[in-house]
This record gives sequence, structure tokens and C-alpha cells, in this order.
Amino acid sequence: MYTSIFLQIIYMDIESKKRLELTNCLCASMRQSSRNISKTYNKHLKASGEKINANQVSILVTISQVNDGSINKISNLLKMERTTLTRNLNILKKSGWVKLNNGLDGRFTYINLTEKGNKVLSKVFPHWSKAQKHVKKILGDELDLFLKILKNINTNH
Amino acid sequence: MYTSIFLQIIYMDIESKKRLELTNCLCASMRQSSRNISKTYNKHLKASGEKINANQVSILVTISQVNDGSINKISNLLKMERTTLTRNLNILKKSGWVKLNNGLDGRFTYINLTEKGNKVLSKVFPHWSKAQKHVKKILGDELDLFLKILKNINTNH
DNA sequence: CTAAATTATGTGTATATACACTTAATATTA
DNA sequence: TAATATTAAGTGTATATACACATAATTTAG
Repeated sequence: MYTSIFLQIIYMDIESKKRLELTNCLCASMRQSSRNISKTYNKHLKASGEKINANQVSILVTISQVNDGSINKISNLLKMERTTLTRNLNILKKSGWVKLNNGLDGRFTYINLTEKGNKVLSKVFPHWSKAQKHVKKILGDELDLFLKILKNINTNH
Repeated sequence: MYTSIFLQIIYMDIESKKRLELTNCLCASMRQSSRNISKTYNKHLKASGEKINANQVSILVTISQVNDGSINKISNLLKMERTTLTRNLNILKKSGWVKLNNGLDGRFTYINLTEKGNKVLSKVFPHWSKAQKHVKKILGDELDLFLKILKNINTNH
């Protein structure tokens, strides 16, 4: 009886230790922050009146920087799964913000912003900017270091 | 003719300025890092042989810390949308890792880990731990400050 | 030149996320 | 107590993500 209880206590201690470690999961914290920051940007973008979100803005901006970029190329620049980008592009296409063309090499899809896509970027820019400012304010003095760390993460994976 | 070109240049400059700002989007960087880190954890967890991911681990751990936690309570602890948690719980339920019960107050759903849920946490712990170490190594000296910043973000939103 | 390898992309499936709206149960108020 | 308000949770819908697999076009090797 006593032995049983004693063993139970030891067992619980080990589990508690694991639990404590698990509660400080960097991945969970990161996902949480990502959700929070995304929400901030999306709220500001909603005020623009356009049905667009932060993820879509970043995709459009990347496309705007490259002429006739392929899906592989854009997904590499965004460090986004190619198949994820494919699905996202279909939505942007439906909204009329991007145009997908085939070239001489039939394997490639060439992506470009439409006039409408350009306009929407200009229109939502001030709202995006407010969100960016808001997050920068939260980061305060640690902004530069934070950017450095994110860059480090995004290049070492 | 010249005037037209001149105006065109000015227009382009303003757009370039916006583009430059937009390319340094904190939200996009954050989402990118979140994807990268999640991928690292999920790869390690896959090696455990269990069909479980980092997000599910963090939900199970939170549930394990609370007895009869409600959906609202757990979603608050995780700072995860209640409706998101609801969908995630259904998946965990299908795997037999959590059990949902109704109490005296018919509005509440009481969530608890099952024995199987406890076991899977113990089993995947070492693999989770390797992923955590890997990310900590990437962060290096900046780990503590990074954690502080994430905490700051996650409490000021 | 043709078979095999490579490259670029798409699709099936599963999970994650969140907003708007709905429903059910309980508590409060008149 | 009956009507109303509040609370807890679920559902509809849309988007984001990623892995495994499939397909089509092009290039390369023999």
C-alpha cells in the first residue's frame, strides 16, 4: 500500500517535469503570436473596405516585385509551400488581383498583378501601415532585435 | 513627352516606397517563422510514430493542466479562438486522446485527457524535446529576449 | 531519335484558423 | 412565474497550411 503510493508520487514528479517543459513550447508561443499579429493586421485591413487579409497583401506585394514570376519562384520568395501558394493564388485570381499565364515552356505558370491588384495594394496600404505601426509600438526598443531574430529563424530552417 | 516621363518616374517612386515598406511586413515575417518552426516540430514528432503535431501537443498539455476545463477556459489559456479549439478538439477526440463530458450545467462541456492521451504525451515528449532544443540552438543567446518579446506580444493583443 | 530523368505544377486529403450566425441552457428581471 | 438577458457552445463558410501522390511538359542520356 505505502509502496504503491510512493511509486505513484515518483511517477507524478516525472510527469510534472515533462509538463512544465511542454508548457514552454516555443512553437506554441510562436503560433500564438502569429495568430495575434495576424488578427491585428486583418482588423486594420478590414477598415479599408476591401475583402483582403494580411497574407494576401504579402503575396500580392511579392508578385508585384517580379515580372512573370513562376509559382516556384514566388513560393520560394515567400518561403511558402508551393501547394499552399497555388491554393492562395486561386483566391486572388477570383478577386481579379492576379493573372496567370502560360508561356512557351508549357510547364510554367507566369504570375502577374492586374491593374485591379495594383489598385487594391495602394488602397489598403495606409491601413496596413497602421497595423505595422501598432505592432512596432508593442515591440518598442526590441523591434530591431526581433527582426534580426525572425530573419535568423527564416534563413536557418 | 518629357513631362509625361517625368510624372511617370515620380509615380513609380511613390509606389516603390510603399512596396519597400510592404516587403518588411512584420506579420508576413511572423507567419513565415511560425510555419518554419512548426515544420521543425512536426518533423520531429513524426519520428515518434504517432500521428500527432505540435499544435495538438500543446492543446493536450493545456488540457492536462486543468481538471474539467471548459472549452472557453481552455481556449482562453491557449489564446486560441474558441471555435478553432472546438474543431481541434473533435480531431483529438477521434484519436481518443480527450474526452468531453456534460455536467450539471448543461451549457458546459468538460474536457479531460484520457489515459491514451496521457500516454501519447509521454511517448512524444522526447521528440518534442529534440525539436525544442533545435530551435533553441538557432536562437542561441537571443533565446531569453525572444521569449520575453513573444510574451509581450501575447499579452498586449 | 526515343526512353528515362527532371522539372513545374495540380489534386486529394487532413488539419488550422476565424468571423458571423445560431442554438441551447441558465440566470435575471419585471 | 414568464419574458428577457446572459452564457456556453456549435455550425456555415472561407481561407491557410502541408504532405503524399499524380500529371504534363521538357530535357537528357543512350
